[in-house]
Amino acid sequence: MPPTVRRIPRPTAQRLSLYLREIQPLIALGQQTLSSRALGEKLGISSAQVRKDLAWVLQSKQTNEAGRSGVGYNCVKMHDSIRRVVGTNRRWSTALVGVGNIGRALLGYGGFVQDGFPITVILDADPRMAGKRIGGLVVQPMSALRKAIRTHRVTIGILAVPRSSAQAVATQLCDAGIQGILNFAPMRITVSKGVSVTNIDVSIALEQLSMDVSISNRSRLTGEGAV
Amino acid sequence: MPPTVRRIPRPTAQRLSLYLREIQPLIALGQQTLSSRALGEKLGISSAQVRKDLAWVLQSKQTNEAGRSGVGYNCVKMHDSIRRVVGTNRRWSTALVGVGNIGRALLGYGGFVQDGFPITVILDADPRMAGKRIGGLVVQPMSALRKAIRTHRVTIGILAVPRSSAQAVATQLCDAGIQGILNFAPMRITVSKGVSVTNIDVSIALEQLSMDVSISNRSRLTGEGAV
DNA sequence: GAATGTGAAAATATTCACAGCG
DNA sequence: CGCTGTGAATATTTTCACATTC
Repeated sequence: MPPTVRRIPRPTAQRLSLYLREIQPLIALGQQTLSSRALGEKLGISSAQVRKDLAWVLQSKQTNEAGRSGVGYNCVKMHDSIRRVVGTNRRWSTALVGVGNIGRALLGYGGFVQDGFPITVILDADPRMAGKRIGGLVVQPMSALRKAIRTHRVTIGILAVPRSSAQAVATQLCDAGIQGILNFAPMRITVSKGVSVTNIDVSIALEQLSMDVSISNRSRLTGEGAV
Repeated sequence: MPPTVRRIPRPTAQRLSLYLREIQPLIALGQQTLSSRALGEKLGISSAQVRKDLAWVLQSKQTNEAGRSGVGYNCVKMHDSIRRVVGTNRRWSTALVGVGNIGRALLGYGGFVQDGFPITVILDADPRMAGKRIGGLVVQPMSALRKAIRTHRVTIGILAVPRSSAQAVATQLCDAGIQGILNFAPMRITVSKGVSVTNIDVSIALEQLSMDVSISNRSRLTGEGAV
């Protein structure tokens, strides 16, 4: 066994999604190639960084020579390779739990299906919601959770319930064999071993923003040139 | 001038918000002190890391000795100190642009006011929405943007509009003198120099999650013990 | 000339480990 | 003792710089 197979660095993984966002419209426009410099400039990232990142996704398939010296990267090949690593080359069935405002906003945004994350099951704790049809799907009662997840081969749960029930639902999802949870509840949830969690927390995002603004204000005062 | 005043590291800044989340309920429970170890364990972070992070927020005010050897940190003092750095000790007036599903979800969640980010202005491009009262505030037309932001001393704009109008609205916000934008549109927006942007993009979050799940699956196969 | 791919160097971030306090 | 605060040691990430390819 070679020393260790070095996993993809977290910062790289985060940038890969950004790269996809930039490449997609270029492909739609018919652009053939894109240089690391050009891609980096759009995102405020150095060209060397972009090349290092891409090395992670291109090295896997050695025949895939998306990058050519003096030319740049083939947009389509690069896009495909990144998608393979990100996982959006295949479909991840998702189950939406909670059809409040957040849930409805997610259903209203059709982009997920296109991005590889179709919502195939909708559940809600409110008995009055059960049976209602929203966006082509019938809302299931919570009692149907386990079976629905199994039969639809759902791998990702989208947790859009109030804070008070978030942990209980998360546990149910884990017990039903989910592999990942996208958590909109403004709290840390505890999950079974092997289950991944990504949080979307508006308050935390606002706090991050307020720190950035404070720093930006401070350096404006002291005259330091912030990027 | 001392070498350079070293800004707070990005990873530290991100963790500070998490610390606040953990400390808050403990204070409500009346807990007096908390050790770096205990705090770290809740979040899967080493105690040394927690102490280093807290050094950043406690050093500023030298009289504030929240941490005591053999005892731990005083919850209330620690909480206050972190809030001062994060910026939630003061109020950041925000303007919500777009009262679609996302906008309504944000209005429905009252937590922001408590967290220091009260929504004081609501705007929408749809003329039929203008004048309507939602959550105690009257929806303003876009033509009122500049004036409303100035008179209400709004520092942060919350962009909850469709992708197609996101850039235009972002530009308007910048022109009106906003300092930060929380962007819900699934695209990169370009802003004036000095304006900070934080993105909340569900597709990107899902992609991140799918990578985590893929990696988790892979190491389950190879038997590597992932955290 | 233009751009990739990549070792080596520099910068950042995390962990170790321990002196010193309460 | 238990726990903080912090230098020193590691580990990770980013940038540099350049040989190499088209």
